[in-house]
Amino acid sequence: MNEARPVTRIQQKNRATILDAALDVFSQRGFGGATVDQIAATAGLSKPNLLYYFPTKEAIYEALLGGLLDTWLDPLRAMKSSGEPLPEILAYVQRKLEMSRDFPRESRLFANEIIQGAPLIENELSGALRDLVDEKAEIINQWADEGRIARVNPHHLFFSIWSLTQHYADFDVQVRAVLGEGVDDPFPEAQVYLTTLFTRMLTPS
Amino acid sequence: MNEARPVTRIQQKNRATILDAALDVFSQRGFGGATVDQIAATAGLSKPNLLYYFPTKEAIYEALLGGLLDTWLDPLRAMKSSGEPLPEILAYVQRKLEMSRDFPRESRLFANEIIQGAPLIENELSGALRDLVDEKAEIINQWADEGRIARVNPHHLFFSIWSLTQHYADFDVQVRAVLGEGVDDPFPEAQVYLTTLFTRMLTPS
DNA sequence: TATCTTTTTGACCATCTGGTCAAAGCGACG
DNA sequence: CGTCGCTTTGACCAGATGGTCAAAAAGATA
Repeated sequence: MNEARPVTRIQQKNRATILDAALDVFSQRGFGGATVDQIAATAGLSKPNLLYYFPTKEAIYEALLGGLLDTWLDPLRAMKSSGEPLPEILAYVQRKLEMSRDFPRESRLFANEIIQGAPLIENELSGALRDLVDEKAEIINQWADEGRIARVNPHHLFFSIWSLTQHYADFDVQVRAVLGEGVDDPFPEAQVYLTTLFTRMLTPS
Repeated sequence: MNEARPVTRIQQKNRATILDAALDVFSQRGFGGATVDQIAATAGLSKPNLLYYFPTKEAIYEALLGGLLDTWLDPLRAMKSSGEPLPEILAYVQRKLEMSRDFPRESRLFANEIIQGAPLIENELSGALRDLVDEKAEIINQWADEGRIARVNPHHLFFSIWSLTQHYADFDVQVRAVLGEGVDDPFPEAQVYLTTLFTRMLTPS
């Protein structure tokens, strides 16, 4: 049964090249707006050659999306109830902001998928994601119970962290347009602002 | 020159129907992923009939997007330096949140356009939008000068208002998945949370 | 070098897509 | 009723799109 099909070096390289090119195209045009030809051209391969590695356009998209949610949630998993509340949360914010800075294409792909109704990952959203968030929301509530942070709605706290950090990747064009030519990197200021915001929001009165 | 072409009632009705259908389709699939046939079917018209009212797919999209940014900025225009700082800002937040609740399709259309690089409205972003934001940022700074609100980076303040409010429209699927079946309307809690957040952020220490 | 497997490609195909056009249908108005 | 302009449509088209296939090219292995 277990056909040990050895993965050649060429396969590894080409699959990676294709996924990278597909990330470029899908994150910029969405699934429906992207064409296999565009992906193939970006990857520097012919279309039949690309389709030798991935059977369909959907397969490429699914390969990209699969695991993306997991990667996206790793920083949240790292938030431990054993740590100091405010630093733990601020560290989560910072990690998320760094992901927006370092992986904006992934963020946009994810945003595109969710805006369009998340047809492919809806199950994961109300499954793994929801479970993890509920678990971490408990921790937030405990910290509030102990008076170590101000009491806030934990779910909306997470929503605010996601939206504020991902905004700098997803709406990059708008951010840069508003800030003008003088600012070539919005992230340092964003980090200061978000640290201030969550510190004020969560410091017990 | 000024050809006084009278607009019939049928024209008015059909144009409105088409734009509404197009908003449905474009906001869910993005420009590239939408087809004229889908829009026509949603509008209950034949494709040639639809193309009798709008010459091209682009024309429909542009008609939708044109003025959308303006509508989007109206609440910000309403923020007056003559009012009380915190209530003015909180009113802006609330108006934006209401727009996310009442016009989620428009929000998603806008988000789609910006994520994909804003090819159609880039000029407006670095023109009208930027000018208005700069003007209102001045007001925020003045209020901070006068000690009536805490000092914050005004541009990032606006970014945070936009991202936090629009999140509830654009990421609606995710919000509902995380909150689960028990919550059928996230907006009341969102309003409480955001009011708290900006109050704590902006109240002078 | 000969053989076998993996990789690449040009030619091709069915379907979809945006868009056109001439003709038919329809409503308002004299 | 008849006419005229607005509205609607079926048939059609050229190009794009996702995908196939047989055969050639290029490695790997012995």
